[in-house]
Amino acid sequence: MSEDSTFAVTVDLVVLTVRDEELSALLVRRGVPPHEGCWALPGGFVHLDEDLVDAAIRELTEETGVADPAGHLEQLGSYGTPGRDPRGRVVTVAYLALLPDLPTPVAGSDAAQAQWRSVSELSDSELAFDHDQILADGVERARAKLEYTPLAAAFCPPEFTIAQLRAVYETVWNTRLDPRNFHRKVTGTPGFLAPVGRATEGDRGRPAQLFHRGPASLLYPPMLRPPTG
Amino acid sequence: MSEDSTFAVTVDLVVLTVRDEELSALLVRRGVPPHEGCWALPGGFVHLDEDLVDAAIRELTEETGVADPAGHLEQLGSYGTPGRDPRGRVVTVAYLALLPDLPTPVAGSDAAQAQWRSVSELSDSELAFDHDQILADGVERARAKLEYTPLAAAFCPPEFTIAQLRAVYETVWNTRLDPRNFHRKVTGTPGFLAPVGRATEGDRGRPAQLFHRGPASLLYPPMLRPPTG
DNA sequence: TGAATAGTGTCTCTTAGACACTATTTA
DNA sequence: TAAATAGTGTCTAAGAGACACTATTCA
Repeated sequence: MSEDSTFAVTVDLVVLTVRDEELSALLVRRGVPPHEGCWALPGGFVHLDEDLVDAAIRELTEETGVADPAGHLEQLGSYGTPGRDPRGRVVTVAYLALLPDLPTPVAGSDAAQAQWRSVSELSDSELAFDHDQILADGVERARAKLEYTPLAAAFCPPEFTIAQLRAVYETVWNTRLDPRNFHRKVTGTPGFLAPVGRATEGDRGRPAQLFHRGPASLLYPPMLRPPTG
Repeated sequence: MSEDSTFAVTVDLVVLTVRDEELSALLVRRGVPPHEGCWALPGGFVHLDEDLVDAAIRELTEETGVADPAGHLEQLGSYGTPGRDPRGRVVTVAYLALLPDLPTPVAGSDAAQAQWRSVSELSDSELAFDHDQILADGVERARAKLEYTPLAAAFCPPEFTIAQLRAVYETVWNTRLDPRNFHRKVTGTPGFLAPVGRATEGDRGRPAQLFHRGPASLLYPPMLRPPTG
């Protein structure tokens, strides 16, 4: 082996969900130094015989108590600037998870506390290490991916209505979309949605058809965000 | 430090250019085991006090002899499956570089040989380690990014014509684009191109206006690839 | 019945794509 | 002059956005 191998490798997770009209991230309060008492992204050291994505799944399960429901997990990027961790040279591989709003979300084992926090209400430099930057990158990735993939459905339960899907777009993009044009658009994009054949019951108003995720992995044509400004 | 820190961290580079109507990648022939004699992506170990992107820039300079001309460099992703390197647990952070076709490209120091290879003519499993996968991911990233960023210009010299830019799109996407519609499209997208004010000389046909990269970092509306199939 | 939400129809404006045409150079 | 390449104009079809209207439920 090379003499350069004095690195530690961790995974950190940007876990996003939509709840109460807010895009929210799962944060944990650190119980040990460094940054003891600070909020941070969930994560931990990669085991020596463990694949990176498996480490991310393990941490996700440990922190949320769920074994990957109908969500989405992808690699976000790596952060390894010298000095980002006072304990030594630590390279972290960040993962982005998109989950439906969970009934009983946070059931951590390691973390002293874990909590959903609204992304828009987090101030800069509130998180430990460089986790502000990682979170911001994850949020931007999620926003961009809603445009050209069907990943908005990853924020929804397995069966969802078009209004629920629209609420995801509106929350993540912090914008308003015309319900009627949105309906035409998503039902007209091949592979985006697969009809369940049933409708909601018991709500106010006309019942809505239920859908699950369609087979498409890319949207064509994409759902472009309204230009900002 | 944690007892998990028996990792080595490397950077590997997917260096792409457009030359002779082909999307080409810079490959080096390995001079030492493992995979001695095989073609591989340029790369090497990250120094202990060195930022990841600086390691990538250093390797790029060492292998190409150029200190980042007018190109583009971004992180592609990390690959760390146990067993991907027989020497031990090695996590590599891959970077994607897009460069103009260089006059005197390959002037490696480490590598026994270095060479531009057409991406389409590379067979599967021709590269060492998991570099086939990394290269494929880099090519797909480049193809996708031409749609919604002005990065096609990174494949061009500092001053270029619209026909050169179109040739980049056609080569990377392996498709044909209507020259007249392409011209209208790129000149009509704000921030994509900045006119130099001069024209080419000495070619056949009417001289073409020269442009350099505009200030935009995102194209709106995007340049969508024609749907395949 | 009215309020509320789901879903369709229609119009307009913008853009993509096809392609005729003009402009400016070299041979 | 012809050949070649650059660049514009125009038509058509498709999609986005605005918004009137119909449909189906609960209170």
